Amino acid sequence: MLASVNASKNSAASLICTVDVVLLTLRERQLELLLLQREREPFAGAWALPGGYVHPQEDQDCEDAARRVLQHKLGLASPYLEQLASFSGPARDPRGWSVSVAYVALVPPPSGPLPLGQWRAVDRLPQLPFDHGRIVATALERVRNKSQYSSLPLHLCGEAFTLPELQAVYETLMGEPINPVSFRRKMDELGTLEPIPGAKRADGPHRPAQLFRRKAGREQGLGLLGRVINSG
Amino acid sequence: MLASVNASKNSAASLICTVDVVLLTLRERQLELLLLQREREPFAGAWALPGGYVHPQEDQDCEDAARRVLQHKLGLASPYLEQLASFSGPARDPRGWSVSVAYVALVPPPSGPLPLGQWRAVDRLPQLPFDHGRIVATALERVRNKSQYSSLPLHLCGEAFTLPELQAVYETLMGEPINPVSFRRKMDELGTLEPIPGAKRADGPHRPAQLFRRKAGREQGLGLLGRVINSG
DNA sequence: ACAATAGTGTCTATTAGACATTATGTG
DNA sequence: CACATAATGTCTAATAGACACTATTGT
Repeated sequence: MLASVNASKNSAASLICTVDVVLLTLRERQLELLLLQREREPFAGAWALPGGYVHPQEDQDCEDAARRVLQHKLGLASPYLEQLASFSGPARDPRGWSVSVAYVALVPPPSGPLPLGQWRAVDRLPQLPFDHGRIVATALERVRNKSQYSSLPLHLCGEAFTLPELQAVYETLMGEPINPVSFRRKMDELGTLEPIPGAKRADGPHRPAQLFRRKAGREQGLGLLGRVINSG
Repeated sequence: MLASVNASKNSAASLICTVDVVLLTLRERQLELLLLQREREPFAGAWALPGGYVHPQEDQDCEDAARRVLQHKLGLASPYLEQLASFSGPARDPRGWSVSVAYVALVPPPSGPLPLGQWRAVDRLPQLPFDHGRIVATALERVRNKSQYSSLPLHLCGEAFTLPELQAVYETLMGEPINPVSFRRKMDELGTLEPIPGAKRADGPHRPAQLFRRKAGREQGLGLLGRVINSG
């Protein structure tokens, strides 16, 4: 095509373009991320972020490539996915100068164990190949920061959840306890949640909690707060 | 090299990788961005964002490429620069499937007119080629949002500035008036500014304002606020 | 009935905005 | 000295946190 003609003379010809996904979930008050064992060189056998080459023939854009990776390698259909940042340079991949467009994906705690891959607590990760350590650090910073003023953590919950459960999610992400009265006020302010009529969840010998869900039409995207959620 | 061998069989061989920079400044309470007239096809002659191919031989990463573009095409040495996002797909560039890593750069209002390029008010832009319109929209959203809780707007001011001047910058970015008492409290809270002893600036028949500068060691990076700046 | 957590009402503390007052330059 | 804007003090309003109290389940 046209591309190679112009590109080659500008030294843009041989350059690797990949996507990497930091897939996060939250189980038992622990943030976990999914690692896959690499099948090929470089770093064959090492545990790394799910990722792969962009396929210009089939992908409409890099996000598409990230979704394809999640679908084909993990069977995940439509998780929450947002672009994180791009990482580039001559040394991050031993195959040569590369650009990786990194994404963050959030899923509710999987019921069964995934066929492939391994969930690892984010604060007990092995050494990661490439610059995946840096990508993960950037992702955690983003997710923790965005938890302060948005409904992002909702995407770590299933369809239905109680407010105490959701508060625990926020607390885990922010690393600090939240005042429950204030938390309820904030969730109300978000305007994203509605109680499921009649549905409650009990998890012990005490009053059961009201179940909530995202309001219709607010499943995607994020609700935003005018002010941050304060700890305390 | 190694790259092309592995890359080609994964259909990652012919893919265009560029950087684009949304270079912003603020003059007379107007946010302006720099457009360059394209010298080559595609869209030769059109006004577009400064940008260019990534040069794997010389660039250490995409940020480096963006700095090179600013330096070579505009003579800008070390403006504030942050990665915005990547834009990709088969149709955004007629040469073929492409990834552009976009950056936002902020500079104080240039004293002389730049030799090349044209400053345009961001709310009166021409139709832009490629997906530059979308990139600009994303950049403006980012800059406006970050102005609410960080010292980002400082990078649109020169070395020395008064608090009323800085407040005007914030107000232009946020599009709303700010309470001056509250603004001073916030700037104090940022901890990034210090008064320049004895230096004042008068711009009329009235009390002159104290000049401030960034504290030593805080020229780079951003100060962050615990809460947003409210309008009013 | 009791234990335990859900959920609410309300008081106090903190933070933000309004407004008055003082400060300090120019014409 | 009048005027205009800078800068600050202080009162009021809005928002957040603490804490007590009521609600509702399982055992």
